[in-house]
Amino acid sequence: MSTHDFDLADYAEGSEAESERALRVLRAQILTGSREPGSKLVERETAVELGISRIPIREAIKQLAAEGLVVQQPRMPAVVRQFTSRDVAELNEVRAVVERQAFLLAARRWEPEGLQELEAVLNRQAMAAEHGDNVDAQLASADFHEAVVYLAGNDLLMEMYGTISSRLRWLMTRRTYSPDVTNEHRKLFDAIAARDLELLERLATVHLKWKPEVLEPTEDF
Amino acid sequence: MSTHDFDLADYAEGSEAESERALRVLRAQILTGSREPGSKLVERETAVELGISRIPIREAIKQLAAEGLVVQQPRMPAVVRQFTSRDVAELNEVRAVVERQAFLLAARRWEPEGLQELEAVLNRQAMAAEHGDNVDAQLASADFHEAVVYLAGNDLLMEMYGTISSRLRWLMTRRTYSPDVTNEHRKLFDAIAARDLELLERLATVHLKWKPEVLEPTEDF
DNA sequence: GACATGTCCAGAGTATGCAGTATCCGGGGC
DNA sequence: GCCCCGGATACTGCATACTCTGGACATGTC
Repeated sequence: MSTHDFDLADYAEGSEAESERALRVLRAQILTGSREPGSKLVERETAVELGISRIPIREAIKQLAAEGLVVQQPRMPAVVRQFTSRDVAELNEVRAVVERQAFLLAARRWEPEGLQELEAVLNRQAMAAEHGDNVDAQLASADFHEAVVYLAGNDLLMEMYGTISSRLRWLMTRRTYSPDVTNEHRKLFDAIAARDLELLERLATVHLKWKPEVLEPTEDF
Repeated sequence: MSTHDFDLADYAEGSEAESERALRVLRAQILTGSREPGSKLVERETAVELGISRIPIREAIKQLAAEGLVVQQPRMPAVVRQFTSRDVAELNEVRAVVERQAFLLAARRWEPEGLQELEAVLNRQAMAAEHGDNVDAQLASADFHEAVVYLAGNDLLMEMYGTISSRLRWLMTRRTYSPDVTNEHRKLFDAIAARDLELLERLATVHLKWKPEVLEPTEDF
């Protein structure tokens, strides 16, 4: 498995189903912002745009809703999601819980090949950061976290991470890349490789910046 | 919101869409075991059974797949999932991580009405246990855990819990109810009510029986 | 001018038909 | 007797046509 591939749920690599293609296209459009938050996603229109029928579009939209990228109401067109500050806070909280555990499990369970993959991702991130390539660095950074979850060796945990992964990437691509991240990832990697759980716990807590804060309601983000 | 209702994703209570009904029926059949693990779920047949067309059935099956109750392969009929011992181990691990955090957050954030709801669920569980009603006790026990997650006040956490909730219930209904559970839940409730985080942490660790164990591969469960 | 009611329309929900693909089974060659 | 291959079968994936609902707008009424 290639952990650095974003598409978590691709089974067939050769011939791609129409619904899969629709999903990829729409997700990319939302993540890059070419479909703006709040804009409607009308089945018929989208079907015409992509040159296929409504059924695959329906499936894709359903999946996007599951990923939290669009919101669906009965008998109404799906709407590209507006994230509120509360949404972001909730996302960070959940993310911290899942990833923190992933770090610890990864340190216990890693096997050589997986660790190598992780290191490769880390190097890719470092390279991108050196070249000042904000977008690629952010992508590689997200890949790093995803690779850690993969390394934790729990498929269900990975599956759950997949459901928030899109949202995390949506957030990340809207932030500037901080060079500190590279260093922190390097330290985290070393701690995982050394299976040093105490150190890792401290590092992870800092890196995930987690504290149980008050969740304020709903400003638009 | 009624946290003790199983159906996490019901928006319309009055008129129910066909796909919703199909989902409810099929899920119930799987959870009760009247559809056996390994048995096929053929779109056409199921459509005839429920007296509707294939499209709503498709949607329902997709949702069941998302809940982990059936497995889908492209161009093949969906199959009611066989859980392996590894699946169960993974489920317990993830569940422990999520719920542990939920307990702590619930203790920090509960508000009177939510706490009352939780107590009501607890009482319902105690009643069922006293009457020796295994099934109802298990249901109420699952409701208790779900109510705690709800009390944690993080919608995203609740959403993620929802994705494993069906699987947990599948497991629970296949176990005999241990009377200890009632007592442990009572203690957990008291600790939440008292916002005693240290005590709660100890209790939760015991109750969720979590230790990072080796995940062995794949025996049928 | 505010509110009720009727009409129209946009768009999701559903039904059905068709095409393509994976599996199964039987026959022929080795 | 075993393996390979081809056809039949079973089923999903996709397309198209139809139905139903909720909302907007206009018209009428108080």
